[in-house]
Amino acid sequence: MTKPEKHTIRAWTRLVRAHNMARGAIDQALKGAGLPPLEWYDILLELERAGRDGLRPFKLQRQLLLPQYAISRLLDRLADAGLIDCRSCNEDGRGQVAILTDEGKKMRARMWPVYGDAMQDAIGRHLSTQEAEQLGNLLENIAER
Amino acid sequence: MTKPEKHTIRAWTRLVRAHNMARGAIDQALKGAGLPPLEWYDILLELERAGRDGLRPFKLQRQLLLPQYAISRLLDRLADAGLIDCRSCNEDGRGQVAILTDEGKKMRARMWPVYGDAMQDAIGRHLSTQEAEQLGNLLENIAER
DNA sequence: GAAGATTGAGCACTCAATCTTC
DNA sequence: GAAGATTGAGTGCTCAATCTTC
Repeated sequence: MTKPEKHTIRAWTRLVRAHNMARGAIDQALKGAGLPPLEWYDILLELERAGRDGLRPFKLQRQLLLPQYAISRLLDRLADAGLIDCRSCNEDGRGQVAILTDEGKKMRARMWPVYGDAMQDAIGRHLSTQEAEQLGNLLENIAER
Repeated sequence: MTKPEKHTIRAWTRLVRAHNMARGAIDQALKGAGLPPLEWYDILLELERAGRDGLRPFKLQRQLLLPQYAISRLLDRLADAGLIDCRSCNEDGRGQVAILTDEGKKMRARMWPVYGDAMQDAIGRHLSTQEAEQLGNLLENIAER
């Protein structure tokens, strides 16, 4: 075993705790405002970026680091809520395409102020601009590919 | 709304991604070795630190940032697996006390090499000692109380 | 009434199996 | 056979209601 050194353990422990606290605060803010959970936001954002052509589920899967079945069930609920449109793909008979509806666009727009507020309160408030930049850089080493 | 600035958004996005990737790798390593999930490790560790006196569930709740019912259900499963002993508390008739069994101690000892290995691979490998220390310090600003 | 803890019911997650198309 | 996607069944999470003791 390659034993992790003290500072690695401390960094990981703090990482978990910081993530839990921020995520918990954001979840609570969204729920308190009667809005959908954060996972929905991520998908809505990706689909908005993709524009009118939409996105294939397996692209979302890679972007969001979720297993295939999770995407499948999430898209189901989003379609039930009328936030996306699911069509079968022309170029590949196996595939689907998810496209954001107008309602989906509106929902993402309604979520952002609440999400952003909570993010600022949980993260931004505690860091200077320089520290936030440093943190982003350090985490990128871990999160890249 | 207090809009979060660019660097805050980037830091939070990377934080989520880094956490997901590391957590996923650790989960997979434990499962691959036929061991219990990471939540169990955290509880076993707290109970080992607490020693022969054990810990009250509501203490665990605050330490691990989990809701009460989650602790209740987790302790149920740990007791079923024979890793902890649940007794009713002498000083407070409402309360319980959870105490680590010898099997629980052994299980934690078996989990650590796998956990530590995966942690080193997911986190430590990507950071110098100094960077890990820096990361821990930055995250502490977010995670403190 | 508040604090510690549990529980039934509903919902979401997870795995493995499956289906269709490539 | 591999890739994209779905689904049934089992398990765990979550909420609100509940119970007991303080």
